[in-house]
Amino acid sequence: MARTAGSHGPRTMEAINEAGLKLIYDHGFEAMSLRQLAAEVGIQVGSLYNHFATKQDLLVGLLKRHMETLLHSLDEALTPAAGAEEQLRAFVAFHVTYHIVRKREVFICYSELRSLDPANYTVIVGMRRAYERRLIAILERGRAEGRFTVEDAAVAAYGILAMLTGVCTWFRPNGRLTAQQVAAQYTRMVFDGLRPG
Amino acid sequence: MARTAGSHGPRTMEAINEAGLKLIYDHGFEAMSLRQLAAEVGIQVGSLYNHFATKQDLLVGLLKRHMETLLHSLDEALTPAAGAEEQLRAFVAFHVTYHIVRKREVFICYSELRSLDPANYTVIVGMRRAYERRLIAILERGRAEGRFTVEDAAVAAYGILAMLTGVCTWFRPNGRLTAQQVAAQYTRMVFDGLRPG
Amino acid sequence: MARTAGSHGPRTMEAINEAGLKLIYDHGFEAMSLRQLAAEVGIQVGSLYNHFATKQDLLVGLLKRHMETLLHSLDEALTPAAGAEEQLRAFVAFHVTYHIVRKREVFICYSELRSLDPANYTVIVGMRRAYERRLIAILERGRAEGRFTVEDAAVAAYGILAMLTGVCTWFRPNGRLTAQQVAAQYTRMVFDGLRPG
Amino acid sequence: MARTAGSHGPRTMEAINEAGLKLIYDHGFEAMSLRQLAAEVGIQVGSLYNHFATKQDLLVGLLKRHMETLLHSLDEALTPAAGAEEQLRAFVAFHVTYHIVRKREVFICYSELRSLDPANYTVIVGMRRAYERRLIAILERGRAEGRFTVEDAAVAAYGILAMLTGVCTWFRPNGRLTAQQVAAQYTRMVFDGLRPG
DNA sequence: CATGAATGAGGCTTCATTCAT
DNA sequence: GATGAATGAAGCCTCATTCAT
Repeated sequence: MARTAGSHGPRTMEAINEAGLKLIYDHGFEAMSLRQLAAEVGIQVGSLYNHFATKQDLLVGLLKRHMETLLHSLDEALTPAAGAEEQLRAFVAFHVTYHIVRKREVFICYSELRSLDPANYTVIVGMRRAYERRLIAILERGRAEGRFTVEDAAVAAYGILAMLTGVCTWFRPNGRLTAQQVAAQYTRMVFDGLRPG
Repeated sequence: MARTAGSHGPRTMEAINEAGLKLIYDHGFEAMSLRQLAAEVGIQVGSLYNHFATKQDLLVGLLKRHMETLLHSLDEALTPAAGAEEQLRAFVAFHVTYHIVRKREVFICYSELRSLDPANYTVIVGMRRAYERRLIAILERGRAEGRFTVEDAAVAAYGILAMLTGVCTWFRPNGRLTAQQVAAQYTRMVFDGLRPG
Repeated sequence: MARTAGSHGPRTMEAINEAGLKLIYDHGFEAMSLRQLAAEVGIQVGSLYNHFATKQDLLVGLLKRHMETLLHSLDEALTPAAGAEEQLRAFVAFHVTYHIVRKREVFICYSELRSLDPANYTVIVGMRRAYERRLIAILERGRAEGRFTVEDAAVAAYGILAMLTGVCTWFRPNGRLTAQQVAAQYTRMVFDGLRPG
Repeated sequence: MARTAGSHGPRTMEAINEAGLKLIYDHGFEAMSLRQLAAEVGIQVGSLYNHFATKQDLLVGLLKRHMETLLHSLDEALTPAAGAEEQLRAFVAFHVTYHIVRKREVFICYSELRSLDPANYTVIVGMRRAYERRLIAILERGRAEGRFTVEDAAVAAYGILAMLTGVCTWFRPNGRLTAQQVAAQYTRMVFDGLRPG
């Protein structure tokens, strides 16, 4: 994994981000050290500070980049869909596949919120709320249209999100099921629960 | 020179467990220090070692105790139930309320698995699997009895568990809904999804 | 090695001395801990303080007891000898065999002098000097009688003592040579060096 | 915040080695602390770790360096000598003077063997054996040439080495005798013992 | 006389960060 | 932009010792 010594410029920053993602995912932000990061990248510890100001900034950078991509990709996935039901279907498919592909970003974005200092916490949690609100809005629209039965839209949304997000905990790329199959099964569960068709 | 009047033997151990639970929940196991723990308990750092051998043992002790109680309580909650449907209903109600009440134990039992060294990891994950298998068995029985439609019982179980467990992330005791209301809504969602009744 | 728990009285002190000797010999006084000692004896750390006042006292006790026995035994061994040559022969034999049998006491009495606090250091070194003076006196008498050629009696004594004491570093009870054979060879070397007979 | 003007790179390492040698000699390896070492060198404790990886490595480094120099110097001292007798004379002179000059290195190389972990122990003891074998070889050659009377060459070598090495225990540079005088007296004792000429 | 829990100091080591070169 | 050596704080853990029970 270690890059060749003497690598320069933006490629170093990329390597730092990739190695940082891996290390934070594997050990947790607090438990991972800049020594490990430097070793993985193939530079000395001190050199890292040419690329970020502080360990906290490394984390925030990763999380912010992730959330921006996530929100942007969701908008792209939802745009073509018209009705609430169709939108929900699109949402589930998008969320499952995205969370399978960006497993590590997603995980640290949940687990390392508590490592953020207050100002950064506010920013990232705000972005996450924006994402949740997309789903809540869909549910509320579906209820208004008489298509969904939802007692509390937020609670339902949290439940659905938790279920879908859980995927990145246990899904294995070469396991029994494909991402599509998982998405399909969860779509059915979201719409119909366990009730026999 | 000697210890302060109060806090003898087992009472100290209890205080350590309670404070440890709180600190691990709040900051994460790696980020929490024995200095903090000792301060919270009101003893010197070194004195902690009269009650556990290593920081790792503190964590394992908490997790093991939690998992034992969880498994035992589940068995008690399921015993009276007969059919698969009834059992599932009991499972959901039990899981939601238990996870609301023991919010912190549950959370660290998910989030700190990676802080366990290999031997301890095996033990705790084994106990967690036993818990999951209870639900999988219920789903399979319900499918066999023609009461549930389930493509993959394990995937369904993981989805349900994730949804229900998510509760301990956002639930606030004095919030909009009571634990019973949440349990009721999630029971409906598990059985019927969003499909209008 | 651990004694049965609950042992009482002077037998405990004996066990402490024996275990202490072993541990100090194996690890050094600073490196050995009272926890190890207590474990070896089969009691709790705190209980040790019913038998000595301080770790330092344990060491001093061992060294003092050793030096007293050594001096007393030497006197017994030398008494019957008359002439300087005969006395030297007796000294060498005594020193070699004693140092082979009490290997550990002898070793720590050399190596742990620096662990003694000033007052105790003075006492123990004084006793050691007394032992050395016995040999110096023999050498001086032998020179006066014209039987030994010695430039500086103290330097010669130190050399002889070092040579003989070295035995406890490499001698193995079941090795190539018996203690008697070693004593014989060293006696010859002391008297004649390497000069062919 | 940054370091004080002086003391760069290799100069710091030299200072650490010198101070380490002194402290280990004075207090023993286990009893000496890195706090003391850092204070002696004039840097922070943590900074020591820019120069060695563990306390153990500091010790091994010192001992290895010493043994290499010792072996190399011995070879230089012996080279010009031809016969066994002449070689033995050179050996004694070399050993006594070297051990007087490098008193501290020699001492810790004997006394701290037990502080080495198994791998390092093997290495250092191996080097010491090589040194001893030089003397054993000389004795055996002398015996073969009919010039020395030696019952067991190894035992004789250990005795001679112990006698000569003892010098670094009691020799004082400004004492009664010069290093040359000591070497001369010991040479005579090795060859002729106490037998009057 | 033994126990177990406490103290407070100190052990080695790692950390994020700084900065002259 | 990279290096290597520095800082100072903090990490976990062990120590000898004390003392109520």
